[in-house]
Amino acid sequence: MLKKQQLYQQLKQDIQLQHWAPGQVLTQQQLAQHYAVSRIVVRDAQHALMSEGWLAAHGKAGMQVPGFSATEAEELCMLRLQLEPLALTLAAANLSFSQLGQAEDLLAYIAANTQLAPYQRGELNWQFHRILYQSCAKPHLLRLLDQLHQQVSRYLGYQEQALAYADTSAAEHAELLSLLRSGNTYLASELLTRHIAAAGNLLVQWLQKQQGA
Amino acid sequence: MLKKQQLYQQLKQDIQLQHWAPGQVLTQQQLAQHYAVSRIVVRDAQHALMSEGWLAAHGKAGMQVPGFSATEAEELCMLRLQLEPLALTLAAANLSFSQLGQAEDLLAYIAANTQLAPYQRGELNWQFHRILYQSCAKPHLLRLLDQLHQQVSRYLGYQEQALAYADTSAAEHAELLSLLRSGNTYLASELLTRHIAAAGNLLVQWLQKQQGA
DNA sequence: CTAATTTAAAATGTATACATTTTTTGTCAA
DNA sequence: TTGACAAAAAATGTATACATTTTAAATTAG
Repeated sequence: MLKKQQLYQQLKQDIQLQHWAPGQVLTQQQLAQHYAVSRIVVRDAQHALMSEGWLAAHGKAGMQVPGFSATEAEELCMLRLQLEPLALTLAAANLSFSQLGQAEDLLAYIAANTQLAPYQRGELNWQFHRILYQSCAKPHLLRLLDQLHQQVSRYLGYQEQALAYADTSAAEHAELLSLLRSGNTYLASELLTRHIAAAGNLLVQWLQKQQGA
Repeated sequence: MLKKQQLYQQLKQDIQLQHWAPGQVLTQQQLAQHYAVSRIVVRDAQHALMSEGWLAAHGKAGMQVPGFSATEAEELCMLRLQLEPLALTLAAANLSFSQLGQAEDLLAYIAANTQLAPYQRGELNWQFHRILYQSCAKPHLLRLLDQLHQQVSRYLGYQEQALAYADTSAAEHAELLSLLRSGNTYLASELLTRHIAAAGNLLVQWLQKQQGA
């Protein structure tokens, strides 16, 4: 595999697991030495990660590991609310049974493996959502949603307490599938809205507590 | 100035002016030779332009200049309609007179210089919109809007006939400012929606004619 | 001691050289 | 002629070396 891709994955994971702490400034040389690759590779990975929000520009030298803020989380949630129900509504008409089946398989897999790592669970959850949006046939919309997910997933690796939310999430996911199966697009979209809002509120409130402390 | 930035600007403009034709595959070497810079610089510019839709991946080698489609234009318009009125509504409460003044200056400048190049006019138009959204204080939303504008502006360089639209656009812009000044956020947002939809329809219909021919 | 200017160190930008992958070309056998 | 396989050409990935910019430190004037 390409070293660029390897480093991209590794660095992203290391940021999510807070191996590199928020606020820390990472230079090309530092990372090149630490991961034993050339600076060129580091540069590419850094730029890719910056465009996805995993790193932030920091003056002229180095890139900074971004912190977490309730305000930002709230904004991300708002954007999800604005775009994901739209994608679902547009996709609903084109959803195939094959896709619904895929989604159902994912739910089963998540339910069966209760001891998944938080970031794995988050990734599978997104795959579930993603399948439902896929058929909207709007490449740019899907790209924006993927970007948003990247940003949000940075927060999700952070909150171990997401597990507390896992149960109700699973129930809502199942209900969502059921509504889509029966062709009830409007209710599905409404449920999705509540679903995203609930997850967002939980995250925002938790972050606000953290900030207070 | 950094060569990377120079090449980025130059290449983007050359694509917009169709110096490189849609469908054409541009390799690093080709561009490095043509612009007399090293491949490293080309690589950076290519990646940046790809993430903004000015170039598209093309297998393992080269990047392709994307074409134009009415379907894509329609999607971009839809996304603008979904996000820009939201940004305006959020920003309205925080809009300062200074910003309204800036916006008005822009309108005056555009009106005074009737023989601006299409891409310059397009850029100034976007600056006008951008000022109005700025105060929403949602960095991610603003980033998404900037991205969308990039995509749309690729189309605008293409249609010389945008000039036919310029007059009605100016009138709507003035009315928008007036509504914002009087604090009528809701009507302003509605007008903006019609404004974006009108511009989008014009573009889409023109593209459909082109595709038919 | 403070502030400003100079000087050294460090970081990034850029070019060149080499390695690897991908694409194309050309050959040969069926 | 066609198809597969091999070789060559071309393109990109990666590393190293050099240039430029930026940051930090150190020295000196006030």
